[in-house]
Amino acid sequence: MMPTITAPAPFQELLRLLGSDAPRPGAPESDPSVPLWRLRAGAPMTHEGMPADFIQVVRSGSFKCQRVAEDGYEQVLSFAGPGDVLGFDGLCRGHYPTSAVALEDSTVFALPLRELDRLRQQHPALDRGLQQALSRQLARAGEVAEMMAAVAAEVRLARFLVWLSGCMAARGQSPRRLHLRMSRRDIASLLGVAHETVSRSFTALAELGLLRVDNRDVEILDLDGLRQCTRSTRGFLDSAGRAPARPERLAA
Amino acid sequence: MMPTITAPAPFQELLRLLGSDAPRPGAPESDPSVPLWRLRAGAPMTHEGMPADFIQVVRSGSFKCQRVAEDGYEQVLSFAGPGDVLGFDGLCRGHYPTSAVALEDSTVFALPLRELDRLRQQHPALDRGLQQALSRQLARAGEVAEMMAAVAAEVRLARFLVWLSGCMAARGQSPRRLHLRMSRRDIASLLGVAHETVSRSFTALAELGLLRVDNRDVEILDLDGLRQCTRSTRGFLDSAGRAPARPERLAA
DNA sequence: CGCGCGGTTGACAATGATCAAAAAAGGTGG
DNA sequence: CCACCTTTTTTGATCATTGTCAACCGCGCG
Repeated sequence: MMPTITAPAPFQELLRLLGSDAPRPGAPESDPSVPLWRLRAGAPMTHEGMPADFIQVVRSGSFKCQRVAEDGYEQVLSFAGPGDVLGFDGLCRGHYPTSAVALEDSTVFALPLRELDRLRQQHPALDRGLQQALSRQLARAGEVAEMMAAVAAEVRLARFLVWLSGCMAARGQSPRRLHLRMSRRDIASLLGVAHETVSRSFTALAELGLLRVDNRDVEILDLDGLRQCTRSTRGFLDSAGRAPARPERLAA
Repeated sequence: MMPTITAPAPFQELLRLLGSDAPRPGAPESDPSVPLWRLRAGAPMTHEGMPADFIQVVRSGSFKCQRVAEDGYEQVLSFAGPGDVLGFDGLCRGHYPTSAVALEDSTVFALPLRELDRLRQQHPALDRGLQQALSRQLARAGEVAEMMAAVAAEVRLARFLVWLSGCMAARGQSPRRLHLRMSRRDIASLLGVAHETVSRSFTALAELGLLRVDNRDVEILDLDGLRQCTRSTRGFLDSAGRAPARPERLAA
């Protein structure tokens, strides 16, 4: 593979990343050596259609997973951050169905598929952690579907931002200050709208006083209000909760 | 849980369902007993928010997975058939994030989460099969995203039908004769469009000579043509392949 | 310095959501 | 078996959200 291989990294850290909080009693001496890959921003980690030899666990940085159509259109399927498992979808067919591209300088633990079964058998904590992580991935897939399913573009973007905010919170960081690692085009692709529409939706949410947007820096001013937007399944008006009030486009 | 519990079913069948084709040498005497659930059409198997005690492997029939918004809107996230694993997304948080509803009379193998780790350790074939199935589920999530991402409604429906056709083929059944177990509304929800639009898209594809539609019976007349539609990421016109020609709406 | 890329904004056409209504299918009870 | 109801599906008409084309700006990089 392309990525630079560096010295093995602490097995403990891998377990912690996977959420297998249980501090195992086992001897740390028996920890296996897991290759650590370092990727530069923009570098492809896995390539669609290539034989799947590894699964990767993101240690730092972030990735976008995508499939590119024959006409060159890049369909972004998900974004991944620390603790997320990548490449597992390649296990069933033997080759990766999606590409993963680093959005910033990143590091991943690379688990060779050949040794995966053995590793899991010998290290139950790793096995449990992996199952947990896979469960999370599956649950996330549903969340992605929910983002894309919303009718109004502003709602899709709001759901995306709330989701990102949740990721930040889960990682112990501020859920209000978001630093987007991906382009508008990538967001647009994930949400299934034109990139111009994403841009417009950002300004729309900002004009509602929910956000402050400075290029890829987004500050969430009203997280609850944003969650309100999130809820509207049909139009923008919310039948259930209090109406967040139509944007009143162009209202000064 | 609600479902009727019947006598345990052959462990072998479960393994075969999961695609663990490898005929294991082990003694069939040691096969564990796995509960088999029987569900009537329309019966909910798992309910959103309920504690996750089991994962289920569909043996026969089909299901829809959905989340219902507080305003009552049902967002369908995926459809599942024989060999698919349900409920695994509940493992990470301890409760099901989605509901699964039987679309017809169905049966599932129910694996208690409490015993899952032990079962997997004692039966490597089961473990491998489960990982395979989970990998498939993950890959499928990407496919669902691709369906929803298409701009034109006809393209979304075409992708859905091609996907269904693939499911049929993978099961050794005719890839041309589809018997839809789900309502137009369910399809619409999955694809992220209004159910009226699904109806219109069906007639549009039929008028293109690609389908023959009789209520929930769909016959694919031109699978290659349908795949052509599938490819168009932007509008309907295909830049790459030969243009499938705009529907020429209303052209007699 | 010029170029390309990412982002924003405007204008316009159109796809599809919504409202409305009717036809068709399925289920229930007499 | 039929009447009656509900649900599902289809079709029509209207309007607006959004895709598309286009221009512009700011920034980083060669």
